[in-house]
Amino acid sequence: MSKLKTERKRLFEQITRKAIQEAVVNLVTRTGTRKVTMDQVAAEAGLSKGCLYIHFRSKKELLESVKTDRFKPLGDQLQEILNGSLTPNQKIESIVYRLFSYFDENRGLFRFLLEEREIAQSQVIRQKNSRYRNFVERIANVLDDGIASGLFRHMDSKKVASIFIEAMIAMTARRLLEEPPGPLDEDARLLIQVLFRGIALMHDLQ
Amino acid sequence: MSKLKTERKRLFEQITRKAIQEAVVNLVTRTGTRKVTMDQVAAEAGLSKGCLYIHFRSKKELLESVKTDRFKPLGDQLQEILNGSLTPNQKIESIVYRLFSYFDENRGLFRFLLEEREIAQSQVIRQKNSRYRNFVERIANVLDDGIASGLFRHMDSKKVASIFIEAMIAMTARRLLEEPPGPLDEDARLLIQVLFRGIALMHDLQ
Amino acid sequence: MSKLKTERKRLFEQITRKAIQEAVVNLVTRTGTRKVTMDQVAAEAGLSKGCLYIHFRSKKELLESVKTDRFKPLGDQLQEILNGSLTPNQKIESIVYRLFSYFDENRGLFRFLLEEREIAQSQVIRQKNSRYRNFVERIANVLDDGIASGLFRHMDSKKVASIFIEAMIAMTARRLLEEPPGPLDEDARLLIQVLFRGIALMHDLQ
Amino acid sequence: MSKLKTERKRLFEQITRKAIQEAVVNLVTRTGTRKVTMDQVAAEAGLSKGCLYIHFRSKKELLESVKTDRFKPLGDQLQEILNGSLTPNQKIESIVYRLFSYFDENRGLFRFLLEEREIAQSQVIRQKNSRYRNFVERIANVLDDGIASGLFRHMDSKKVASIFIEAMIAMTARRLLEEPPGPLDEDARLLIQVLFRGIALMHDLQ
DNA sequence: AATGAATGAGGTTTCATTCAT
DNA sequence: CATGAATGAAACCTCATTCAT
Repeated sequence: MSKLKTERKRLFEQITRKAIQEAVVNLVTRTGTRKVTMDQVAAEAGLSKGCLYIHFRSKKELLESVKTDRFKPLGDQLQEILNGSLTPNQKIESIVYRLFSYFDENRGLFRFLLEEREIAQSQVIRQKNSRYRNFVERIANVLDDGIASGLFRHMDSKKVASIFIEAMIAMTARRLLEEPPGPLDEDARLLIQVLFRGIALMHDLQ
Repeated sequence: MSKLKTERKRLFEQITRKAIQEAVVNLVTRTGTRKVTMDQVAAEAGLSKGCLYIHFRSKKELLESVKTDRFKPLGDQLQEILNGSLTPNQKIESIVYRLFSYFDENRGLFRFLLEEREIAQSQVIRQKNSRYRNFVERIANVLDDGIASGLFRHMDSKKVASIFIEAMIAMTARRLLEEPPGPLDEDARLLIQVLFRGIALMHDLQ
Repeated sequence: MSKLKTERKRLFEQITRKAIQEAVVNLVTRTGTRKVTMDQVAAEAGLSKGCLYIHFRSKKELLESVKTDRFKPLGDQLQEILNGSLTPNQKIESIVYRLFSYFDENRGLFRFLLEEREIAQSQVIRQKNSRYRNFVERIANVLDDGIASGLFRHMDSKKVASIFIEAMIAMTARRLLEEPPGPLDEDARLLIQVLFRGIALMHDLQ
Repeated sequence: MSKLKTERKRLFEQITRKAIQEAVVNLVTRTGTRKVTMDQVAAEAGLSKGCLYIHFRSKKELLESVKTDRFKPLGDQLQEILNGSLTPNQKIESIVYRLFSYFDENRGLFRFLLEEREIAQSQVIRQKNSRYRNFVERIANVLDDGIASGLFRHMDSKKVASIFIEAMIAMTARRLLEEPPGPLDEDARLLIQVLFRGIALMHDLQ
């Protein structure tokens, strides 16, 4: 009995949390990260300002929670791919498809990704920004595997990982400017081709 | 006489403007675009707050002017390359070298580049952000030239231009995390290789 | 039957009230009157916030009730002394002992006493603060008795009553800074000596 | 020239600071420490809220500055007495006179004194409250001198110092309840008599 | 042209109190 | 009777901008 009640309450709590996070995502989608104020979040969520502070200790924590919670599914999916038994180039391919389709379905989250990335550059808070750095690291590992197994050329894997990730983001950004986004398949294939084979027709360039 | 006086005044004006812009760049370098206040700019420039508003109509205009003025040299250099008579792949190469060396010498400006880029994504202000879009356009033209002359494969040139630009930025970001930045030559060559030839060793992948 | 039920209910009510008041006292002891919030009271009492408002109309009423209820035993004891048949100086002595030992056993309440006293000074709420004023009045009466019976010198009894009371409080404050408080006897005797005989050795001072 | 200008500016600064502090004192006098909000201070001072923060970093600093600045004259005068060449009992007497006349002229500050005192009791912030503790210490020294020179009885000088100080405050509080305060001379003499000779007529009490 | 105190709108956060369950 | 999420008034503080000197 008591357990049931507690369970229901927890559910309610989760619903409101989600609603608030949803409001944040909507606002960011419409107006960018910069202009998100607690007033606006409250209005968007149809709640009072004070209520936000019941569910989140501060604005910072709220924004952080949005990123953490909303990127988790994507993170998990990518992790699954990375942990899987595909070949390195299959892994790279899968990641591109996965990422594109995720942001097709979660357009609002893309802004946060850019945010993440910018902060990633800061000398000071570099430490904390583990999500982005972590991802770079993991991609680099895949590249290293590929190099070891003779699939990829020798190269500084971390730098190429960065290139790869930013290339994906660039493509996603372009996709989201189109309404609706163009065929996922085409864009994914384009990116993969460029990444694996480059843009040059003849390969005696250098 | 009067002309001379006017001339001198204009010179003074220019000096103060530069000093203020310099202050902004220093601050952004240290703390990021987000946290720059007019108070801080005034303090950094050794001027009063009111004085800033004599030389710039608003904070927004000031920041805009910093971007416009400080990126102009780079823009001009890139333009020169683009207008020149090099082959498309030589142009791409030159641009990479030029960009890397520019930010090696103007570290503080990199933050602004990231800023630019983020705004670029915004649906609302897309119109105004001509600088970034313009650059994409011009790179796309080069790629089209390359495709026409049989150097590059057929592809959506705008999308690849985006990929290229973001790849450069990614590399620059990594370079600036190192202190001092690694050898320019090496990084440039890496990026160019990846761009032109891809990362795969065997090209029968797809 | 119905009576019994009502009786039991009243008992429950009393228990909860006490628990809430207890929580307030604990909090005030730890952090001072200023920072007590209804949230904290609820948490400390192991109850919900809403529940507090079933038992007390408002925060103000709650705090007031704590003072009223918790100081009542002391008030009664002092009253008993005052109404008793001791000589005026014995009464004064007894009061000192009583007060010291009360706060030794109820350290948490001392903060409230200070609170009371401060409010006592306020021109606006002077009316309401009958507890403190009442006490001054009663002590003054004892002094007047002492004067009438030739035990004490002629003096403005109300002013001296104030002096006496504040001197007791000062001593209590000092006692509570020590952990554990020094010997009650010693401190009480010191205060009484100063009060009755003054600090001077020779009495031809003035 | 420039010096003159700077001088004038500093003067202006001082005037505004004083005005703000004055506003605080007025508010505290009228409504107590509790209800002082920055809004009210601004209104009372006839300034905007933002302006307060030009002159004081925070509310806490403002209140602290009021205490520090406004009690300094009194502190200096008492210090002068304490450092002087009077006998211990003359020092005690002078202090009483000085304190009474100070608060007769600065009624508004008395509330702050009570504030100080309350905080003084807190176990946690005891360290910081140097003003009150310091005063106790200095009075204790005078008492020790008096004991050494055979003027005063042997006693715990710190405890008696506390008693003495609180007795003075009690008397001041009573004085300020009267409008206008009764004759200073009379009250001072009363306190001194009680302190030096006690209230008892016959001294064979204990 | 330069100053910097002053402004005021707007931001984040707190907390006593209410009310549907 | 008990709960605790929700409310909303108000508190503290920031900062782009103005203006008298």
